[in-house]
Amino acid sequence: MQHATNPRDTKAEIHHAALDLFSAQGYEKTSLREIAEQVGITKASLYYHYKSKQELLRAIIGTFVDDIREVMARADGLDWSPAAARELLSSYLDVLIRNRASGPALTRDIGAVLASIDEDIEAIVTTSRQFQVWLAGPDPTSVDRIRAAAAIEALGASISAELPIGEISDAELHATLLDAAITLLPSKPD
Amino acid sequence: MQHATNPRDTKAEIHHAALDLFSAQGYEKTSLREIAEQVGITKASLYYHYKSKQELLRAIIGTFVDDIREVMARADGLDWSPAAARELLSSYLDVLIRNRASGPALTRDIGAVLASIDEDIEAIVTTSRQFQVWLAGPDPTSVDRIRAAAAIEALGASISAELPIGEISDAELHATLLDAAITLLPSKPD
DNA sequence: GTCTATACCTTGATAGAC
DNA sequence: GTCTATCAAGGTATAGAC
Repeated sequence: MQHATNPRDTKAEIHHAALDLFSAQGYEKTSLREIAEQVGITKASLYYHYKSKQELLRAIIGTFVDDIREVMARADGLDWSPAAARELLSSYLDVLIRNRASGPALTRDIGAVLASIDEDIEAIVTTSRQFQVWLAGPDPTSVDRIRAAAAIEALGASISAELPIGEISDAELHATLLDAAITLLPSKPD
Repeated sequence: MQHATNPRDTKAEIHHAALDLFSAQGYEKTSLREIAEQVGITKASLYYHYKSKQELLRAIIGTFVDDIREVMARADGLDWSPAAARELLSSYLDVLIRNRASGPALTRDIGAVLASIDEDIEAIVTTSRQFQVWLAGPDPTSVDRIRAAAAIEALGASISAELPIGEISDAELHATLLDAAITLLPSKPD
């Protein structure tokens, strides 16, 4: 926290303006000129603070992606059990709901988001696939795999634009979706 | 239908080249110059056949969007029943699976896809929301709404890039996901 | 009716002056 | 840290050749 009459934190202002505009119009449709205008500087000045438009996007969605990765990575080396599966799905859902507001913007711009990840993308896809296989339980059949994929996908309803965001509390959303996902998971004999 | 040794159906060739390139590299990353080059004409010629890059995309994904809309619209005025819900979910899933191969490309470029729909988008969102409400059954609680949203989302696993496309047959995918979605639907007294 | 040449404007990005 | 100037590439528009 800094005092109000500051030398003016331009980098933060850029971040803020970009978040606003990306959310409102999407990544591709927002030009650096617009962002610069809103901050009250010139386009070129942006480049002093961020190396590229993608890096700007990365800064905005960075923690989201990292948080999801962290949760999925926890499956690595962990023994499967119904309780463990529930625990990981719950954490996964936590991250989604925490970012519920910016969800629609995120999904709309997956392309750009993926591009901004770029070097990590192969690792992420691998992690995500392993997470899905882990979820399916030991020695999964292809039906098990599909059900696990469906369970993860169901959690994604939390950031669906079709759900009235005002009328539904985070807690209710969490409880209902976690329950739904668990139902989908292949049932294994203990 | 025209005979094979044709004056060369440029429009179709453009469509074909665009489909190839969009699928391989995505919409934004494919330039009109690339497409023109592959067809063997100049950029400007594209504009004789398609008014804009977006119209080109629209031509490619057109039937997919229309098919989904048509299924969702069927819910309008239809009385809810478990059988009717199953029927609509099944049709919805049919469309997804039919486009399974291009699914990853589609999701990656949602932004562009949405933009290409543009004028219709408000109507589509409305239709989609009504479909979701209908699915939730008569007098739905918010939990019912969430479960319906999760059911639709679960069907989306059919176009997930994380599922090994070779090892799983369309039929198996259909049966498993339809079953999963139905499980998620709120259970209503008959 | 089909295509090309050419030019226009916006965008993301860089270099260098202050 | 910020600006001006400039760039290449992209989507778009049109005038005109055949």
